[in-house]
Amino acid sequence: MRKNRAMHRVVVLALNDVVAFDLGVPAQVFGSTREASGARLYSVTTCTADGRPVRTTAGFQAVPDHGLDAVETADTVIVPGIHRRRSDVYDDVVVAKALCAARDRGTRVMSICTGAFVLAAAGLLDDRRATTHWYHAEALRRQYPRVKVDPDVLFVDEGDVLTSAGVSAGIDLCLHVVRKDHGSGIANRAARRCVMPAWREGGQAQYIERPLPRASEATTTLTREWVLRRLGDPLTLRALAAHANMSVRTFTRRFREETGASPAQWMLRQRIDHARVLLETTGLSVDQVAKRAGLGSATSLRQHLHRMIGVAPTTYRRTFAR
DNA sequence: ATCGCGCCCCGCCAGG
DNA sequence: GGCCTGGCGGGGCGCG
Repeated sequence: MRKNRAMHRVVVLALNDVVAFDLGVPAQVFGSTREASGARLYSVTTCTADGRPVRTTAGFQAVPDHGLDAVETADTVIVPGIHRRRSDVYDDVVVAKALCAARDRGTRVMSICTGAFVLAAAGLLDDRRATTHWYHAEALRRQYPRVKVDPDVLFVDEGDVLTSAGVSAGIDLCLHVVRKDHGSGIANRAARRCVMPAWREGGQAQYIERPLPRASEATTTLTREWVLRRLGDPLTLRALAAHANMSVRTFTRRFREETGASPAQWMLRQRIDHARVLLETTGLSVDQVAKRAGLGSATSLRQHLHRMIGVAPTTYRRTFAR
């Protein structure tokens, strides 16, 4: 993977009428990503197509340090969202060429929100799965029929090309990338610095998981916190419902409404993440890790890890151990 | 590798 | 009549 080479160079390509929020996201997330020693793992540079300032959707202008030449030396290029009606350059040929050349060099190409239109215009999404802001999903499908648009997820990882849904889903995608590059421990710490939940699952429906909990009591939040403190214990759905003072049926329903996942799915996900951190940061045997994470046996851990990230526990440990 | 068992998920519906 | 609840049951999945 991308570990232990020179600092990974992230370049944000801001086109005219860039979404101001998206523009700041990569710098915030990748800039918050540190090694245990405190050393930065990514550098983040912002550039524009011609090196000159661009308008943002917030009304102010963004003054870049570079032009398209910055893309040539990038390890990762990120295209933030643009205001589709106003922006005149989202299908600019020069930009498209630069992005394609980058991809062909092995540079990771990502988009946030309507930045997907820029990638699509460059042909980078042809015959690939991709997502964008739910409001623009239909337009993307219509305008670029070869793109397999999935409007119901927070982000799509196609390996060298990654797209994310609207605005805040860009944070989820950036964290996902950090997790892939450096493991869960570092990604979780970066999330914490950003005061973000460590993850919302990429496959999660865009309209679910509102950041604001509803009328404080009738919620599953407290139970989720309770579960996180005892992941190593065997926990049944019945027990969770009891803790929340709800019937199993109502609890299941609420849980899905509030998290987008079923209780067991969510808990499995938490357990895998805990196991990943244990693999990264301790010398515990695979079986001990499985036990502590509540996954039962090494076999079970092996299976899940393989299904979710495609590697065996010891391989994972070798990749990320510090 | 297969199978059986138990737990889970969720549509359905009756009842409040 | 709309809304929420919670029990039921079939189909599904993970685990041993």
